[in-house]
Amino acid sequence: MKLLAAMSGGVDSAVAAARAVDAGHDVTGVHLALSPSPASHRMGARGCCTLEDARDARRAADVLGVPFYVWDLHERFTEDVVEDFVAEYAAGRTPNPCLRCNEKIKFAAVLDKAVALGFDAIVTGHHARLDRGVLRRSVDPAKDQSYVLAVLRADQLDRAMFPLGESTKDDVRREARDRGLAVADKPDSHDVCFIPDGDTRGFLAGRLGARAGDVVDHDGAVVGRHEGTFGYTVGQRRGLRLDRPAADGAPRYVLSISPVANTVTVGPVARLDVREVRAGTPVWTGRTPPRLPFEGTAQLRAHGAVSPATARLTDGRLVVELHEAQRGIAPGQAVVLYDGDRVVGSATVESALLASEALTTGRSVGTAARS
RNA sequence: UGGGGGAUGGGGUAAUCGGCAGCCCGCCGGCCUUUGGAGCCGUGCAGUCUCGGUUCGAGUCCGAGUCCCCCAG
Repeated sequence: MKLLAAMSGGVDSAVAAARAVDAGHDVTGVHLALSPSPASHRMGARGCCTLEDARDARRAADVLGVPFYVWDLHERFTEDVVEDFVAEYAAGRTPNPCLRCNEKIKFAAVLDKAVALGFDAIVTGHHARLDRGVLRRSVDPAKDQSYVLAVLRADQLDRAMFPLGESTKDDVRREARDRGLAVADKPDSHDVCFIPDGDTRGFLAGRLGARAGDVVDHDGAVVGRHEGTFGYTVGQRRGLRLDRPAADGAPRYVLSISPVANTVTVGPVARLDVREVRAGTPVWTGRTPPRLPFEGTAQLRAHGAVSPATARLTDGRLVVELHEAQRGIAPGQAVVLYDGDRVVGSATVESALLASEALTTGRSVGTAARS
C-alpha cells in the first residue's frame, strides 16, 4: 500500500514508519508543522512541534530511506485545536486538545490531504491496536493511547495504521536503537504541545484576559478570589489559594465552574464522586453502533481508572451510569466506552451527577454554560 | 480613655484538666503524564508576640509590656 507516515520527531512515529517500510509498503514521511512560530516552541525535547523535532523526523526518514516532507498545517491547527481549547476553557469546560488534534488534524485534515494525493492510509506511532476496524488498547497498558483515538469514526480508522500496538514502549526504544535511529532515547513528550512552558493558566490569561471573581464554598460562602474561571478544572486541589481552610480542616477541591456567574465552587473530596455522566452525541468506533443499553467499562480521562458502566442513549445523547464512582470528572473531557480492551465509542462530557446526589435530588451539577 | 477579646511557620487555623505543637494553603522535592498550572507521595521547609514567674513539665496558668480587633468616647 501507499502509506503516509506522520513523523513527529519522536521515537514512536519513527519506529512505526520503519515497520511500515519493513512490511513492504510504499512509505512517505511527513512532519506536521503545527505551530505558527516553531522556533519559539523550542523547549528541549519536550514537545512534538519544534524545529528540532522536524529535524529529528527528517533524520529518521533519511535512515529509513523514505521521502520526507513537512506539511504546514498551523492555520488548521490554530483554528481547530488552539481556538477550540481557548473557547472551551472560556465556557468553563476542560478540553483535551490531543484528542481534538486527532479528530480534526491528524485523521481529518492530514488524512484528507493524503487521500487526495493518492495515499491509501496514514501510519502513526500511537500505542493502540487496530485490526480490521477493531480499535483496541495497546499491549502496554502504561502507554496505551486508545483513549485519545476514541474520537475516530470507522471511515477514519479504515485509513489508519498503528504498527506499535503489539509492542511495549521498551520494545520500541530497543528497536529504535537497533535500527540506528537517533531518537531512540529521546524523552517522551508530555503536556500541551502548544504551551511549551506548561503555563496553561498564563496562556489562557493572555488570550482571555483576567476576570476576577469569587471562589465559593459548596454552601455558598465566599472563601477566596480567582483571576478567571479558566484557571481551574474540576477536581483541582492545588493552586486554590483560599483565604480560610475548611471548618473540618480537610482539603478542598474544585467542584464546579461557572463562567456566567464568574465563580469557582469548591468543597470536600467526597463531593467529587460521580455516579452518572451525561455526554453529547456519541461517536461509535465500529461500523455499526453497539446494542443499547451497552454494558462495559468507561474511562473518563486519558490516564484514569475505568469503571464498570452502563451506557444508554437519551434524546440522541450518551448517558453513562458508573457502577464505581469516579472522581474529578470535568465537562469537556471525553468519556470512552470499552468492551474489554476494545474501544466502542466516545462522547464529550457535558455534566456529571454526584454520587451523593444521585439517589436523592437527582440534580445535575458541574454543568458548564453553553457557549 | 474605660471595658471586653485576641496574638501559634509565608497565609489561615487546631491542641482535653498544664503532658510529643496537628491540619489546610504555600514553598521545595519526588512519582505519574502526548488533556487539566489535574492527581498522588514525602521522616522535606517553616511557628507558640516580648520579658519575667509558677511547675518535673507552659502554646495553655500568673504578672508586666507591645501590637491588633470589638463595644462604649
